[in-house]
Amino acid sequence: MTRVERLVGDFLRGRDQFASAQQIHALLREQGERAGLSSVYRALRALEQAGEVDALANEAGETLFRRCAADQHHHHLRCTRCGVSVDVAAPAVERWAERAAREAGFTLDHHTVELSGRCGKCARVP
Amino acid sequence: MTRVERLVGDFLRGRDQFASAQQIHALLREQGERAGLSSVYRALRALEQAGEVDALANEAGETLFRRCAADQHHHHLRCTRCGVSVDVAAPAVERWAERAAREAGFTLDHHTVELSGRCGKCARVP
DNA sequence: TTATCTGCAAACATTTTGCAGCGAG
DNA sequence: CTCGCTGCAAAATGTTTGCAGATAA
Repeated sequence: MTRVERLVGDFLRGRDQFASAQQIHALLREQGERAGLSSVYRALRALEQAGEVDALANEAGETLFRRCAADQHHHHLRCTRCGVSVDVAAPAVERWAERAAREAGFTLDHHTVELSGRCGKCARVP
Repeated sequence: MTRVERLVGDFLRGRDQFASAQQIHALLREQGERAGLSSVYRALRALEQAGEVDALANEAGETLFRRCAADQHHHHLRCTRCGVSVDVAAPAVERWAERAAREAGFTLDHHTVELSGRCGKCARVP
């Protein structure tokens, strides 16, 4: 494990929000760490492959990263205002996905379920 | 409705696969139509806003477009090999999403559910 | 020393925008 | 004539890659 990987890993360990590679890079710099943007990208790719962080795609097409507590498969519910996110398990949805695919004659490889809205704190803020 | 919007709309009407803006542009050119890439992008954005086409994001971060038959809300099951896609309605999933959000103290704005795998025809091809 | 990691700059891919010319009304 | 549509080229954005120097084993 390389220095920047450790840096990025530690940084994400103290967060419950998704962040883009560029955000992570900027925040690391702000707190005085030295790390190049490319190394941050490289680290994130490595951590993702190692299953250490979860990645998901923004509406804008950026990739967002977050360290996830759970080992097992799960989905995310993300606040569009403050970025906080919680993990949601959904065995029922997994089963539904399998069945829907089979009924259409497909074999299922992959599925994404992402929920977004306002968390309790951000509910009434414009 | 502009010329290129009509062009793109008609093109998508004769398809059941998602296609990227660049693909659509290339295919229109191939069949002798004259249309600039930027106009295709502009047309797709307009058609999406008008609810005429559905957009979804690729793993690679491109945006894919497709004309959808159904007016109501639905999700997609897409073959990763041939690109064919079918619409799946899932009232149960909608209800689950609402409930999961409420239980976490969120109000749900938006959700995505995308399934991908192999269709019957592509099942056994490498 | 030798192999790996790092960071810069340049390359890339996709999408958006500025602007001059064209065409429909 | 006027206004909006069009398409080119340039810009913007997010990400990846090549490479020389730094770093660690």
